[in-house]
Amino acid sequence: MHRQRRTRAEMTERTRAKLVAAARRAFAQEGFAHTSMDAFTAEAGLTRGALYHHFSSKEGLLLAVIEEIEAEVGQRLNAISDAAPTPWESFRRRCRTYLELAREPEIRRIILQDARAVFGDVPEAAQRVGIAALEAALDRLIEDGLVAPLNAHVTARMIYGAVTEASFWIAEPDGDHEARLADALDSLDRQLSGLLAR
Amino acid sequence: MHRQRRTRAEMTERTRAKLVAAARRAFAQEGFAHTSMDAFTAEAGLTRGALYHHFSSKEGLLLAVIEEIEAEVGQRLNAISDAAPTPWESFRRRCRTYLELAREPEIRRIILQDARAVFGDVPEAAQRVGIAALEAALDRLIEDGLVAPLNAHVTARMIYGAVTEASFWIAEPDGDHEARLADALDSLDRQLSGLLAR
DNA sequence: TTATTTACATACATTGCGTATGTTTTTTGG
DNA sequence: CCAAAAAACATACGCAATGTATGTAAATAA
Repeated sequence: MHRQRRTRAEMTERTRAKLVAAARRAFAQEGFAHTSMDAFTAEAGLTRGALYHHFSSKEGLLLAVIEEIEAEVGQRLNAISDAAPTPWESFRRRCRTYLELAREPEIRRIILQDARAVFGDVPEAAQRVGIAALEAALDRLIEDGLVAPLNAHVTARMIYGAVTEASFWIAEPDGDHEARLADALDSLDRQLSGLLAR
Repeated sequence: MHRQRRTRAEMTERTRAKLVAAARRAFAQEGFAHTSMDAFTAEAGLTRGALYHHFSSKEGLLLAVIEEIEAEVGQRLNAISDAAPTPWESFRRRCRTYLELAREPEIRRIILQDARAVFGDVPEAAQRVGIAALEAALDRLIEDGLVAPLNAHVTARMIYGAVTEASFWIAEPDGDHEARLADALDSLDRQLSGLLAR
């Protein structure tokens, strides 16, 4: 009895995961608005019936995809910033890494472009882990006196916004991506330096 | 003959303007994706036939709306920065004014949210007058030695991104908008100060 | 072993975009 | 001054896509 329930729950979870994975690929390639739910459910060997059984709507599915990606991004950011020697370096590397992450087409398209389009503001459920961690890092720097007091939340979001915008410029198809990344990192350093207590 | 032609051209321009105005209101209120072209053309006393005669598609119409708004924003920004006493103050006030402009729901929804959603990157046609002017101002500051050399374009875009993101936070329905604006302006000043040559 | 719930598939209704086709009014050309 | 052409719309149609309602088979519970 227990074995069967587990088997069934496993299968259910598998189909859910398949749907999210298929949606993730489709959203990244076609964009949320131009993705047909029939198309990618068929690609996953299912139908829209399965989709609407697991998710409330197309937007609900997008939210699930966002949460999955955000979780991965959070892990990668934490790994980088944990390895930094000082709090300031940790903070700085986190910002720089976010800029590099935002170069990945999947993240740009789904997180930076479509997520905002659909949900307007940062979707609460995803908690925007990148911003939250950045804010925490800033708060620590303020406590340590390295950064003069300011509103860490809005500062974190502004850095996030700056990095996002830069990533769109870096990824423009006709540009020299590496040179642009270097210029953006340079400018980012300058802006961050303004936060340091003098 | 000439009088008649002018009359006809005038009428044509009037209907075009009516369509853009109706679309602008609808996009600002409902958002681009949820706006029905039937709905707001009827509201303007016309049909979709008129719309497709003047514009290539729903996206083409959005582009026209964007251009109209951008032109207005450009005027307002220039008026502010032209009145500043020094080049640095001109630059600074332009950034601050953009932050205040971005608080207007119409600009946030159409320019910052839907435009990016539909066109991905900054639409070329609109030229993103705000960024271009900011870049020019930065270039002048670099020439004058007030700002150490850096890539003015990406810096302008990062400031734009930071301000955009801050505006979404400021406008969140449950917050104290004035206090948040003050915090954002404070943080903006700190970040900009990092650009100053030391 | 039967009843009920779960996990889907199938069928359907609706909406909304884009296009093709009129129709009326100007404009142009002889 | 009059026919021909073109512009400025409206009307009608096809098609795609979302969401919902219904059906069905398998698993769980009683």
